[in-house]
Amino acid sequence: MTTDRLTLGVAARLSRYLQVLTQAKRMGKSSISSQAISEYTNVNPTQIRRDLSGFGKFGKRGVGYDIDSLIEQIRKILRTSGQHNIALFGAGNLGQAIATSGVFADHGFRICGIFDVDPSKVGEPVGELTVQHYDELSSVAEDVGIEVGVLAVPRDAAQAVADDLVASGVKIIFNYSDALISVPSDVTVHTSSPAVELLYALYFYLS
Amino acid sequence: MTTDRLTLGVAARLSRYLQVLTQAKRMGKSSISSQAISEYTNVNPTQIRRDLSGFGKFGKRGVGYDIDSLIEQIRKILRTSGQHNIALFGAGNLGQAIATSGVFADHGFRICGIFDVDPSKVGEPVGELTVQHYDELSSVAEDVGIEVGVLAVPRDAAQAVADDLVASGVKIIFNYSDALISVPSDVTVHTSSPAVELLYALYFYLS
DNA sequence: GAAGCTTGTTACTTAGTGTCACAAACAGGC
DNA sequence: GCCTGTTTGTGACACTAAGTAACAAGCTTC
Repeated sequence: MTTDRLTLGVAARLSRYLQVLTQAKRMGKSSISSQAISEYTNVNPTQIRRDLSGFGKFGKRGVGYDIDSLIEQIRKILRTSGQHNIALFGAGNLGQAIATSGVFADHGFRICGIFDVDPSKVGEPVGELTVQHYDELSSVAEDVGIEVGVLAVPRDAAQAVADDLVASGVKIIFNYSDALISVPSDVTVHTSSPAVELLYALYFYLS
Repeated sequence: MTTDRLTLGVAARLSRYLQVLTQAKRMGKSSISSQAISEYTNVNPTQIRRDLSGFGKFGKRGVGYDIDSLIEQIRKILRTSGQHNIALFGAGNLGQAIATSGVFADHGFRICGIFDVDPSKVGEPVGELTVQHYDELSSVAEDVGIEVGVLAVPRDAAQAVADDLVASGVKIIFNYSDALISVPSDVTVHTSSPAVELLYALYFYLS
């Protein structure tokens, strides 16, 4: 309950709750019960309450959990409160979709730069940002500090960008391409793979 | 080993292996060891071998696993071989990125239609497809059969599309919006939430 | 003040995971 | 042809996490 690391399972479930809570907040709800969270996450209500009660008494009996305060509490537990700078690579369709969607902003991530090598894209506005040339990465990295690099580039360019990010001290890379990226062991690569997630869902719900 | 359902954990890991195998194949590799898979998935090599050996002897001792045949075997285990029709909703940046990326095609998913309500988008080509008006959904659903609906629409439109998909008999919905979607209990909604996945990664690798 | 929820918490059972260990099989070098 | 090194396949076992049931405490509403 102090500096102990959460287990993988607990952290995964807390993240899941966070997702539902954020969505529920967006839909205008202010309070939610463990039963309701259970319906959206497929996690046992008792399990949810136990996960949460291990860190404090966040709920009100007979009412449920206040969404705003629970979001804040979970983010404290996950030690991810505050703002985190992320850099986005690739200003194609995917990059633009990410930059303008707000999915990251809702969770405390600030896109501090969007980079591309295509001269026709550099200088163009995307959301509230302007596309910068990839060569400016190192100076931006020094100025503001980048915690996460998001790769929305073609497969063939992904490893090179990852290498540069590693050289700049970035420890977390979120890979939207289908490249298999090699990094030192102290760097984490998370690859988005919606098709595989679909296969997983298919197995359970069509068999 | 016959009709028993896999446990959640096993199915999740198999999907994860599939992801890495597909990536490795793309990178030109033809064979891979459990040790190598372990490095990309953070799953114990012994665990990987046990997961696989439960269904047959797929590897060659001293060599590793043949990537092509292992991909096929895992897809058989997950019972997701063959083609699956998916319908894509929303022809904005995200929809176009999905339609042109090939991430779904690589895993046996065929995009059988891309729909939008914006008259300026209907009729426009996106990848190998042409954007159809949303009103044509029901006829397409009857003609070809849709197994999965992918929502790349704004939050406010997501629930309505989901309702129509449910009415058309679709059982799996992949939601890229941040809407909280309600469906009957026999329908599965999988919501993409990259920001939450990032928070999860942040917890483990920056704390 | 009473009825009905919902949380917080305990105890117990069940199932999955990590780990060590080792034999069997394959490739490559000599 | 044989030896060396590598990698799979598999057993045993401890450990941890997750599912389940049950119930008291506390809040809201009528």
